[in-house]
Parts: sequence; C-alpha cells; structure tokens
Amino acid sequence: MKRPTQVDVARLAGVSRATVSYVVNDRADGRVTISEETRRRVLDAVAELDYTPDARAQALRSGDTKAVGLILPDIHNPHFWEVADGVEQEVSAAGYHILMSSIPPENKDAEDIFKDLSHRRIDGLIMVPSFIYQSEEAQKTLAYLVKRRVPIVGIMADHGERNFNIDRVVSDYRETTVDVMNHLLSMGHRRIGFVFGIAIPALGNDRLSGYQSSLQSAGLPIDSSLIVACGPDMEDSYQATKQLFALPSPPTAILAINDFLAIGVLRAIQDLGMNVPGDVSLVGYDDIPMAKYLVPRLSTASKDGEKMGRESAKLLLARLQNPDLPRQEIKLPTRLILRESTGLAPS
Amino acid sequence: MKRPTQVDVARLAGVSRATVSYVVNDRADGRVTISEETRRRVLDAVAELDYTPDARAQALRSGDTKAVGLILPDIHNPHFWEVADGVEQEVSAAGYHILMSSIPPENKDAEDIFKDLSHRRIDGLIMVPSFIYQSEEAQKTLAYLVKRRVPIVGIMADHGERNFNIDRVVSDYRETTVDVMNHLLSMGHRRIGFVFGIAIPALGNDRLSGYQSSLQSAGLPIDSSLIVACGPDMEDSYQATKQLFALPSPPTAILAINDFLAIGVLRAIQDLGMNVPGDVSLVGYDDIPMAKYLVPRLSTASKDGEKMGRESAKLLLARLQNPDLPRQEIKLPTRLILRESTGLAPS
DNA sequence: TTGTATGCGTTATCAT
DNA sequence: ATGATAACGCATACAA
Repeated sequence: MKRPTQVDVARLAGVSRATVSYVVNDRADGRVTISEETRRRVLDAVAELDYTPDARAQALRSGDTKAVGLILPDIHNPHFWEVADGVEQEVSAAGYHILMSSIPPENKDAEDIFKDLSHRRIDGLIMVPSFIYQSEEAQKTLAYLVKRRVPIVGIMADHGERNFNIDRVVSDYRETTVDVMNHLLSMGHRRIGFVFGIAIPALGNDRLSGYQSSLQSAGLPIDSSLIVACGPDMEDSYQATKQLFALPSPPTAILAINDFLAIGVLRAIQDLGMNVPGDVSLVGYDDIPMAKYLVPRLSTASKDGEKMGRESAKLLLARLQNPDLPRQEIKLPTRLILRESTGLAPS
Repeated sequence: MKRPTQVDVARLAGVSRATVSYVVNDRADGRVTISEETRRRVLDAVAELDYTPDARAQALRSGDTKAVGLILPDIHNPHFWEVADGVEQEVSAAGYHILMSSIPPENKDAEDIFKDLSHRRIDGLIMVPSFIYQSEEAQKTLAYLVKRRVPIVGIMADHGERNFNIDRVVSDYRETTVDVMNHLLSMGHRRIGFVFGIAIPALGNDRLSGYQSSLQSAGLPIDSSLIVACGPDMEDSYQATKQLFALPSPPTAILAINDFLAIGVLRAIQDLGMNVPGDVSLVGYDDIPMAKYLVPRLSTASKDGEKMGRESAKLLLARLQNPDLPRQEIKLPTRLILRESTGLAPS
C-alpha cells in the first residue's frame, strides 16, 4: 500500500493536481480562487485518502528543508542542553526541526556538518563555533559559506575571537570573572587555582584572561602551576584538583571552567579531607540547573543558556525570512551568583 | 551564483548527466563501468565546480532522507542525554542524522513527530514511548504506523507495558528494585519513602511495583503517604522530600525515581539538618555520570544509557536495511551499585 | 563504455 | 475558477 500523492487526491476529487495544491496550501492570497464546492471535494478526498504532502518533494521544489543544524561542543555538559532546549522551543514553534549534529570537539565532524549545509539538507545553522579554532580547514569552509550568505548564527564570547562576520549571540565571562576574582580577593584569597578543563582551550579565553588580569591588577603573580589544563570530563577535573593540592603551596580558592567540572572539583576537595568553603572556596561557571542543589550550593558565574538558545534561534529565523538583513548581534549579560561554596580564606 | 548541478558538471566534463551520476556514486558494482579517462574528467569537473549532490533531490529520488527521529521524555535528565549520545554515535557512523524532536511529556508534539514520519521527513524513529500512555490518539497513530511497517524502535521497560509490536530495547528496573529493597531491608530500614517524580507516571511502574511487592514480601504495610508523586524537576523532588519528613513517622530511607531527582532529595535532606547515610539512606536510578561525584556518592540502580542508545540505533539501522526482519528485541541488564548514600538504619 | 529518457511529488506559470 | 505543463536535481533501466 503506497502513500497517496497529489495525483491520487486529484483523481478522487475529479480535479487537477494544481487545484489540489491550491486548496491544500490555502492559496487564497492574490490571484487564485477556488470555489467552495471544489474546495470541499478536495478536502474530502484528502481526508479519505489520508493524504499528506511529501516533505521531500516540497524540499526539492521550494528549496528549503525546514530544518536547522545545531552544533554544540560538549554533549555531556548540562549547560549546553539548556541551550539546545532554548533553540528547540523557538524553532519548533516556527515549524522547523533541529538536526542535532554530532558535537565535534575535533574538527572531523564539523566538516560533515558544513557539508550538510552545502547539500541543503538544512536551511541554516546555529553553532558554538569551538572547532573553528582547531582547524584552518574549518575556517576556510566557514568563510566560504559566509561569502555564499548561508544563514549561520554563532553563540560565542566576545573577547579575543575573530569576527567571522556571522550573526551572533555574544555572552562573555571576562567581566564577571573579574567580579569573581575581586570577591575572592576581598575574602583574603591569594592563591587561586584554575581548573581549566575544556574541550577547546580557546573557548575558555574569556575566563582565563579575566583571571590573569585580575591577578595582575592586584599585584599578585600569575603562577602557572595554579592553572591546570585538563580534559572536559568530571574525572579530568577530579584529577586536576588533586594535582592542585599536591602543590607545595596549594590554593585556597578554585575557579572551575564550568559548573559541570566543578562537581568533580568539589568531590576531590572532600576526598582530600577538606571542606568547602571552610578550607577551600570554589566558583564555577554557567549556573547549570543542579548548581543550586549541590552540597554546598555552588557559587557561579551565570549565563542563561536557554535564553541564549532562544535568541540565537530568533536571529536565525529572522535571517531565514529575510536574507538581506544587516548583520545581527545580541549581547546577553552574565553575572556572579554567590551561594555557599565561597567564603573567607582560612587563616 | 547558483549551486552547480549534475548538468553543469556534465557540460564541463563533456559527458552526460548519467555518467556524472555513475562516477559520483561509484557505481563500480555489477554492470556499469566507466573508463579511467572519463572518470578523471568528471572528477576534475566536480572539483572545479565544487559540485556536491543535492540531498533534497536525492531524498525525493531515493525515497529516504538519511535522518531518524528521536523522542525522549525529559530533556533535562542527564540519563537521556546518554541515550541520545549513544544513538548519535551509531547512526552518524552510518551516515544518518538525528532529528531531535521536542521531547513531549504531553502528547501534543508527539502527533507532530508521527506526522513527520508520515511525511517522510525521517526514515525511522527511536523513542522512549512515554507519551503513548497519555493519549488514545497517539496509540492509534502508532498502531497505524506499525501496520504500515514504519521502522520504529522503542526503548522501554518490560513490565506491564503493552507490546506495541515494534522493535524494542528493553531494560527493566523491577528486579533491581527488589535488590535495592532487600538491601535496605537488611540494613534495618522499615519505613522507606519513594519520591515518585516523573513526567509520565506509567514509566515508573517497573520501579513502583518492585517497591510495593518487596514491601509485601517482607510483611510490611504499603503506606501511601510514603509514596509522594511529584513533577520531574529537581525543585519538585526537593519539595517532595520535605513533605516526606513532615510526616508523623518519617522514612529512614528514600528511593528517588531517578538520580537526577535524587540530587534534589539529597539537598533537601541536608537542609533539614540530617545527613546521608547517617540519618537517611538514599538510592537513585540510572547511574548518571555525576552520581559517583556527588557528596555522598550516590548508590543507584544502573542502566547503561549510552548502550541503550547504541543498541536501539543498531536495531533501527538493521530494519532500515531489511524491512522484512522478524521483530527484534534486545534485553539490557540493570544492576544495583552500592556507593556511599546507603547505610544502616538509625537506631 | 556511455548517452537517452523517464519518473519521484511538488509548486508556479501560464492558459483557458 | 480551474487545468496543462514545466521545472526542481537526481538515479536508473535501457538503448546504443
């Protein structure tokens, strides 16, 4: 039993294919008009056959697929689910789907996704353009797509990033990191560690540079042994923390590159027989949903992931509707949320 | 500047469209053969024009879209991201994409997704068929699709669920719940609470029935005030826990319907001035990645989400390749993992 | 070994 | 107010 097509409907209703197309698509605009009589007949036929237009044919004919791609750097970090959720809400309301593509820390898959864009499997792309920094190849491909005016919106930090001339939702932790540091400094912390675990190091630059410049302003040395780079999993941050406390002069406060990794840090500190914030203060980033339920509740620099997702989707939708729009940019704030994981430096 | 098509390539290479199609698709199988000479010419032309086949046209022509849908019940629960990750790994290796569709606790969106399936926007579907239980409508649609032999695989529990006659990956917590209860009982717990917060109540039946039958076997009463149903967010489980301890005779142990909600439970217990496992024992489900980093490390009934994802993808891929396969079913084990959140009942 | 012709299901542009 | 007909870009059976 094959799927019914327009032809089948047309035959059953005793009209032409074009007519079916008209009534199905409600082309009551402008020129075309359909008599109530035939309209009914067609609709009846549609119902009877349970006809539903073929999306593939529509895509070929109309040129777009009603699907947008989404590239995120780390599927295990809850922050990015928030983003995905936001994107989803917005695009699905507009009748689009998300082609969730493999989150590529190494650029390998990124190529594939760009290719999909070229193949017109998707109408546009929302991405946290991490992989871009990893690969010349990817940068060239992106430049090429931009030249072709392919709709792309990037979710990115402001600082030190090349402007790829795409629509962007920017949200930058640099300033808030300075707030974090000032707070820590004012609480008497002098040795502040940084668990820099992130799939793409360049993505952490906003935080790292805020950290370093704060130290400098305070006349404190930048001790590179306090900055430990590690992988993006909780186990990585767990080990990194142990490394930090194996130092001759260990930190009294730690910045974790994100809340997700902060969980591993928290665990390591307690396994070391210390407690937070009594012995060590801890600050994360992103304010993931579970941050406020951890024990202790995690102090963090917050970013509204869901909103970032929604805003980027809006930007993309706008450009899809009107390709000639000037370049769009939305700036979203970040802010410091003090909870229970920060306190006075031990004396 | 328009995208180049087969025609353009054919013209540049001085061959026919068919020839282009042959070399591009490497039809070196069976009958067709292309001389090395023309092959080169075509490939050169392809490179020169940067030709890339149009996926929309391929979809129309070939009948499939190389995309599969994925329906999950709760986007905020890390367990389901493990599943998504597994699915992604497997299908992307086979050249498919995931159409991540809005995770629908209420059936509303489910209809849309089924419709997409009908529209052939996707070739198949992997789902945790939660919404099915909410809506007669959805059940009818599913039955219809099954009759049409649309490739669908369900990720579901075994117990008490209707067999929808689709391929399935089953994994059931009933037995492991009995293990959990036996363990708790052996540690002297007699009043065991259940934080039953889940978007779709029917989905928790494997756990609930294991809980109840264990109680019965032990000759203990089933006190319905110890089972508190709540929403699927951490705040819900947080409040539910407070409710549990407002009882005249509060529990000494708690089962949380999943690890995600267990985080809220853990927080509530400590806010109540009690500690885990000293005052109350806690067990979750799923063994999400952060479970072993919580303080205390969470005892839990584990399920390998990623593997569930991978296996369901394999099933779907197999059926896509051969629609006439007999109905497939894979059973995945669950097991109790004892960590630090369970202990002797207080005396 | 390669080219010709046809159809996939839609939608848009004409005529009628 | 409706109907023919021509693309959209590709893949394939068949002819040459």
